Amino acid sequence: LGKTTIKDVARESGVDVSTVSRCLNGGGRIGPKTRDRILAVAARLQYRPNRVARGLVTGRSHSLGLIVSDIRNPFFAELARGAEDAAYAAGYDLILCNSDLRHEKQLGYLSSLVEKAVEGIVINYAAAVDRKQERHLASLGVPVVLLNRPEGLNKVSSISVDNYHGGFLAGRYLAGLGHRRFALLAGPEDQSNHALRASGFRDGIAGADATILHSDQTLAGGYQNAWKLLSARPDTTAIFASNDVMAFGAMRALNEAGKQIPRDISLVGFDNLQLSALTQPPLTTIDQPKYEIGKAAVELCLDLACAEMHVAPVHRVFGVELVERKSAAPPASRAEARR
Amino acid sequence: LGKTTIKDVARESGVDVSTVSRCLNGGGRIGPKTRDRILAVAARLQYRPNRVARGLVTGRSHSLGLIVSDIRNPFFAELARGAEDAAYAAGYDLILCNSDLRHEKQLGYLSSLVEKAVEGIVINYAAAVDRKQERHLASLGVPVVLLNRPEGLNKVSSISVDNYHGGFLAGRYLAGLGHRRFALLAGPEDQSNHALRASGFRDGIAGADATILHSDQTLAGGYQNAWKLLSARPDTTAIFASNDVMAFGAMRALNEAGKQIPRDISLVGFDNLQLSALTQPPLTTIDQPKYEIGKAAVELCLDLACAEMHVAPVHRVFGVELVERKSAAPPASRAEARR
DNA sequence: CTGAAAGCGCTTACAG
DNA sequence: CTGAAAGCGCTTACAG
Repeated sequence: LGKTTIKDVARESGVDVSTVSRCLNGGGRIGPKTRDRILAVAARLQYRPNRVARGLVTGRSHSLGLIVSDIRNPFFAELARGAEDAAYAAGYDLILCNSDLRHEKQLGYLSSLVEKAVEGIVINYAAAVDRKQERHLASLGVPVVLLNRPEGLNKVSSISVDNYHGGFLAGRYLAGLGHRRFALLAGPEDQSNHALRASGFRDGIAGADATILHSDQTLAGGYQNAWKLLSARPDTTAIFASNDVMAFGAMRALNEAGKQIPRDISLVGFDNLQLSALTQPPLTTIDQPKYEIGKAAVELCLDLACAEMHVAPVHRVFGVELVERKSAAPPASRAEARR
Repeated sequence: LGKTTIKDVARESGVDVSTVSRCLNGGGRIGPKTRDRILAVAARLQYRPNRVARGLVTGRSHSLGLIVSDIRNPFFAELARGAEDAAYAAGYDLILCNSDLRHEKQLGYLSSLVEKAVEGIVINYAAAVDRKQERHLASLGVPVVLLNRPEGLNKVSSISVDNYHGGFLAGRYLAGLGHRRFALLAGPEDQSNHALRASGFRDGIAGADATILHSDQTLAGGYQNAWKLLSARPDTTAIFASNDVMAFGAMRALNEAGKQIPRDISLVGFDNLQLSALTQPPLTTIDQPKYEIGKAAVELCLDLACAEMHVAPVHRVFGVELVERKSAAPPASRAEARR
């Protein structure tokens, strides 16, 4: 059951394969009757061009890679959709990879993707990108766009949001509400997006006391750390989770512990997932344009792929904003004082 | 900046490309010093085999396609993760496609994927699969596994859940609570999974009155239909949404309309997403094994790809179960009667 | 153990 | 307008 190839079409139409190729690709003049014959045969034989063979000669695979930590995090699902839409619009396929933020797994995907001859890779890098890693990325031979801003580096492009400012907004908001004893559910220690949010947050609360707890950037991570926090620092009145999914985990733990949000403890997240408006209570959080990030990242990737090699890397930073809902309020002490 | 190819390695090591190939692929005996030389050169030149060229000759692309309606639906994100994990374990790449359940878009992806020579396709088909469509899928030349069960067809494989039974459980549960006036947020009219859930539900409520409303299987779809329902059938006391995301949309609408769940109206979903436990109130829903479905689907795909063509299609149906949380309760009338 | 040849399915100058 | 050739980067019998 061999698939029908260009050879079959050529044989059946009594012309050379090069003629078939030209005919099907619209390049070059073809006699009208020759064309009709070829087209008819191709249709009859249900000919489908093999794009990988084509790619081998044209040097273009028309595929892109996307490496995220875990597509189950709705943040990455939104982002992936933006990425796929942009790829689709440009006639590209998107290969989805889940790194779990594990370095070796990420490395494996990276080389697998270049061996598959993708024309670009967008990646949420598993760690802070240092000089050595940047060199590695730059040496891959395909454009890479980072989803986290590589601080102080200049070989590789990025699309990111103003993580620092988002963290700052969250901190200032909670401090403004009157909180003084904070906790920071900070995600993975070495992930730059989270690190920046943490640093913004600390500046936002202007040096007030903050317990910082690291974990996976998952619901389970937030859940476990919230429990830890409850026993280690029961006097905490406000939590900033550096993504919404961790905030969801914290909500669950707080709920199970019989704590009411925001009466007993305030909670602010980061991402503004669709579902964040539907939790109990609706989550106050920092909005970032997830879909647009994904879309912009593949568009940039494609630009870079077309551009001559060694154009200067470009960095684009999207804005963020605080979305106030119901999960944060003044601390009980102050609320009482008001009465 | 041409990438280094097997030719470069051959030239630099003073051997033929076929020797390099054999050396790198482990096939055939190679003189130890020849091997070392080749390996050293390959490393020095940072040689990376071009897998698409390799695939062209071996006839194996080591990639798979996954077509879902929208990865932003957490159901598909979970499923996709199961699929990607299985693909990764087998050394395959996964190409992600979002069809939005639109027929033409789906068709486009389908042919694009076979032209890319994927070795298998798992797809949540946009509509009920009729004979003609089944024939089309079977003629693609690569194994296809459907994520919805093709009723009464026998050319193509499927991994699905017992949708009918899930709908039935939901209906019987709500009817058992004492409800008599139901609404069904039924999703797309021609999607077989949803149709089966609806049919099970109707049997579960044993012919009681049920308003049925179709929409996209999205949060927005559920939201809009819940509003419609509120004005068209304000006497409804129980809603079954045939997926959780639509249930979330309904929750939002109900909330905005000042209706309390479950006091004023009961709600049951289908999927049991991670977030369904965190909504206000936590959602009673039908659990289905999302990750496992995705995993099983690609494993089946891979089996089918290895097996000789024209093995009989296989159908596997996972079980479902009702997860009771807080979004459904007896209707007000009965609750009052109890006092 | 190693090389030369043929070929995977296609495209692209180059002639004619 | 069309064909013959060379080649994309690799693999795989087949000789030797």
